Amino acid sequence: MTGLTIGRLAKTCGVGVETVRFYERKGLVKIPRQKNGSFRVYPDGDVNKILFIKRAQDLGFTLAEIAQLMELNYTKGGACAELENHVQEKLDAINAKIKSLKLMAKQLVKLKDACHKGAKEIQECQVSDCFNGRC
Amino acid sequence: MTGLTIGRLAKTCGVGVETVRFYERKGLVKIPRQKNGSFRVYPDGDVNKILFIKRAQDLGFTLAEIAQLMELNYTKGGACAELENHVQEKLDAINAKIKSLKLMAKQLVKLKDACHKGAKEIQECQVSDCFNGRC
DNA sequence: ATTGACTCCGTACTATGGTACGGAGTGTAG
DNA sequence: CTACACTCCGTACCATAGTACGGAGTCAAT
Repeated sequence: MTGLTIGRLAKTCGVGVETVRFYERKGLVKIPRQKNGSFRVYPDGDVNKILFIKRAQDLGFTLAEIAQLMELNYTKGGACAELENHVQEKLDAINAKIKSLKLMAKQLVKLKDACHKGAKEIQECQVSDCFNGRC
Repeated sequence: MTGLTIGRLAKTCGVGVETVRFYERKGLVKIPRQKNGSFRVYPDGDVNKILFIKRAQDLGFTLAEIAQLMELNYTKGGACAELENHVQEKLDAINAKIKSLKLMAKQLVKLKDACHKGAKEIQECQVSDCFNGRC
């Protein structure tokens, strides 16, 4: 038994059936319509695709960006430079996110530490000042 | 002249006037209504608050979460443990994101490198397999 | 062969995070 | 003192990312 119905796929991935259909409409997943088949039958690998979408969303990518990321798969052969550009673009975005998150983490640690030194310091170090070097 | 009109505040922060009003409705910024004043007059510090909101959004926090983060400011004294819990929660979330992003970056670098070694390897390393160890 | 679960599709509705509109009031520079 | 920019407020609209609905068709087991 190779292949999944939309219900099984959705359940396996912890999303709703409607969500899968929504991703199809957005071009993130291809509709796996078989000749003469009236129901969708998904290859098992589509589980990974859906899970990837969910993870990438958690990381702050929009569905449009995720679609771009997933298209990097299909650039086999030939357009190597183009692929490299796209990948580098995504890498830059990812690294910028990492940098910002690290800064924020650092500042939150400072806020936490300040707590042990008394309320006064906390007032002098508000979370919203985290990015202004005042902390 | 201490204080900013809504227009000046918005312009300084690179957002729209309507956005500031929207944040007010969501409780992220307090309406600075002076007695007898018909216009809002914002303290200069609100610039930092708006900028903080924007940055935190970039990092994937929702406005509701940002409101929570900003309330950590007002937990001065006493509720030290509570503040620490909230902060630690955010730190855990941030660190998990950093980890995921690093993994993703690593896999994208592999994809880029694979390009130089021929199309066949690229097909064996799809971006959506990044989190399944197949890459 | 019929029941019941699943699927089909289009359409409508929701929440979030804004953006735009429009008529009225305000504030200030010339 | 008038013109013009800015502000007020409510309301409506937009995109994104789903979620829900409902009538019809399908599949699989009893």
